Amino acid sequence: MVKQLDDCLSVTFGALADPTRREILAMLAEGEATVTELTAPFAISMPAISRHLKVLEGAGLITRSRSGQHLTSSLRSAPLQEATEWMERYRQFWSASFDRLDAHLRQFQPGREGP
Amino acid sequence: MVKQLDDCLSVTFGALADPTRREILAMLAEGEATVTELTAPFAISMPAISRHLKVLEGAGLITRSRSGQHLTSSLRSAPLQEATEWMERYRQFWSASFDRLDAHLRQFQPGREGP
DNA sequence: TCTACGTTTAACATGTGTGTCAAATAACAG
DNA sequence: CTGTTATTTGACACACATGTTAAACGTAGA
Repeated sequence: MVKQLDDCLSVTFGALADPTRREILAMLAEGEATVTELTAPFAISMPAISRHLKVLEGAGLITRSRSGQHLTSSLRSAPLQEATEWMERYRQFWSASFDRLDAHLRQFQPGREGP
Repeated sequence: MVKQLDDCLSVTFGALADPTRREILAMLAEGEATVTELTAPFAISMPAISRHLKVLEGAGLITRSRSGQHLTSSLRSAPLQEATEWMERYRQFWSASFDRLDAHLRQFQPGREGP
C-alpha cells in the first residue's frame, strides 16, 4: 500500500544519484534549455544527455515541451517535495535523539577508516 | 573542486534509492539493531542485508559497532543534512517560480502516463 | 581446544545503467 | 519534394548493483 510511494522515492533518489543529472538540474534552475544547450558543457554525447533527460522526466523532476524544432526542458517541483519530506522525517528524528545517540556511539567507535 | 561534494551526494542519494535500504533506515529509526534482527522482516538473505548495511555505512548514514558477538547498526545524521540542503535549494527555486512555470507547462502536457 | 553462533567474503548469475555510433523521426526552409 | 537541423531510438558494449549459496572469519562458551 505504501509500495507506490516507496517506488516513487526510489525513482526520485535514483534520478538524483547521478552527477550529470544533478548538473542538468542546476542548469535548468537558471532557465529552460534545449537538449543541444544542455549537451554543450558536458564531455558526453547528445544521445546520452537525451537519456538523462528522459530519466529526469520519468522522475517528474522536469517537463519538456516542443516549441518548433526545439525541445525545451524545465524544472518541476512535486517529487522533490516528497523526497524532502521523507528525509525531514529522519533529520528530525536524528536531531532529536542525537545527544543520546552520540554518547552511545562514541564508546564503541575508535575510528571510521579501515583497510 | 566541487567534485568531492558532488560524489558525496551521489553516494547519499544512491544509498537512498533502494527501497530495502530505506526500510532498514526506518527500522533503525526505532532503535539500533543487529544484522540478524534487520534481516528477519525481509525475504532476502542475510548476506544481501549485510551488503546493504555496508552501502549505508559507506554513505555515512549509519555507524556500526561490535558488542560481543553482535554487530549493531545505528543511524547517523550528517549526510542527510547535506542532501536536504541540496534539495532545499531547488525546492525554494521551484516554489518561487512555480506559478509562472505551472501556467507554462499546462499548455503542453496533456497527460503523464505512457503505454 | 572444539563447537556453535553471528556476520562477512568469495564466486557466480543476472538485470539495469550509462555510454557509444549509426540510423530513424520531426519540424522547418528552399 | 529535398535537404538541414534538432532530437530520439536501436543495437551494442561494458560496468555496476543486487541477489544467491557456500565457505571463511571472529567471538563466546563447554
